[in-house]
Amino acid sequence: MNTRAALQHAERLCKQRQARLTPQRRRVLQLVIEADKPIGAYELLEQMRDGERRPAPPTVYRALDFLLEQGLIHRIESLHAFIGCAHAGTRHTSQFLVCTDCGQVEEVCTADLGKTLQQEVQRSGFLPSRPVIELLGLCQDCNKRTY
Amino acid sequence: MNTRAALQHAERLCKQRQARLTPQRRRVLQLVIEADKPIGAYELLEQMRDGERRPAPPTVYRALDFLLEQGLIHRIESLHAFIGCAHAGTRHTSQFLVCTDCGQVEEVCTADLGKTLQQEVQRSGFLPSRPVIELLGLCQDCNKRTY
DNA sequence: AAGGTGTTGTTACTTTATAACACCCGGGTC
DNA sequence: GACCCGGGTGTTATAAAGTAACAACACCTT
Ligand SMILES: [Zn+2]
Ligand SMILES: [Zn+2]
Ligand SMILES: [Zn+2]
Ligand SMILES: [Zn+2]
Repeated sequence: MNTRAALQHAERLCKQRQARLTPQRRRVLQLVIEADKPIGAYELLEQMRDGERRPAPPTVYRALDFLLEQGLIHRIESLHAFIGCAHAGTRHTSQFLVCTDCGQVEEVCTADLGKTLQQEVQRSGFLPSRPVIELLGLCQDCNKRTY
Repeated sequence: MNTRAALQHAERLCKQRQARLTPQRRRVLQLVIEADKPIGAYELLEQMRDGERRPAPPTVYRALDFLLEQGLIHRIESLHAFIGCAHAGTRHTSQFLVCTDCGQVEEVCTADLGKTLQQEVQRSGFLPSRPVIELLGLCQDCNKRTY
């Protein structure tokens, strides 16, 4: 999905939910999507720089909080960075394949994995709310390049 | 496993591997184990305080790096904290059930989950090195208490 | 107009983590 | 012993990531 389509999709979703995708929030979303890989909050701030002036951290963190709540982006815990959601608007539990070499991250949804987790969780009485599943390693390209 | 046994186990392992579990590293390991829940680097530093003097951050981070390398502790990414490994010395891929209410964390090893991940990974050509699997939610006790 | 709610701007600060350099100690080598 | 070398430690300073608190504003409702 290209940037334009993703943004339009986001706008539709927010309209449906009566959530306000303000210009500022939209801009942050656009930057995250265009980065096409995990991008940190301070990197976003740099890209939002206007001449001498750079917005203060809360500006971007508030936008990111909104986008996270709306499920338009994900946070990659092991990288302290954010990435556009590949399935915005759908209920999904995703896993992230994080390449430690090139930095690329792929969002995958393995149904079986969700089921297995549910089973484990039911057995132990744990009630999950937010799963964090990240696999650090080498993507196919970087793996090939190693030979 | 109690603290004393865990420390003895750690010493045996390091001896086998010719890794140096120095007094300082041992002390940090002891503090992590005794905490019995995730503990942050700066919290450890406070506990290492000797009168007025508190060690500088690199002191504890270096010890933590060693303990991580030796597989004696785990890092909980979503908490920026560290916890003793419940299966030190064994090859294992573990998942962490993180209670967002009481802060307790349980380390579980679900074999099926490891298999499912391997399958997914093989399909996509991704070569995993470090899995980060954390389930945030409510532990059994806190869940019951909610009613 | 008055009040309420939500968004933004701004300052200051906290928490988490690392770079860089000096020092020391132990083991081998000459 | 003198020398070197490597790993571990102490120390200072700094980077990177995230938040509290308050003021200003915009928009909507009454
Ligand atoms: Zn997603
Ligand atoms: Zn790669
Ligand atoms: Zn473990
Ligand atoms: Zn709990």
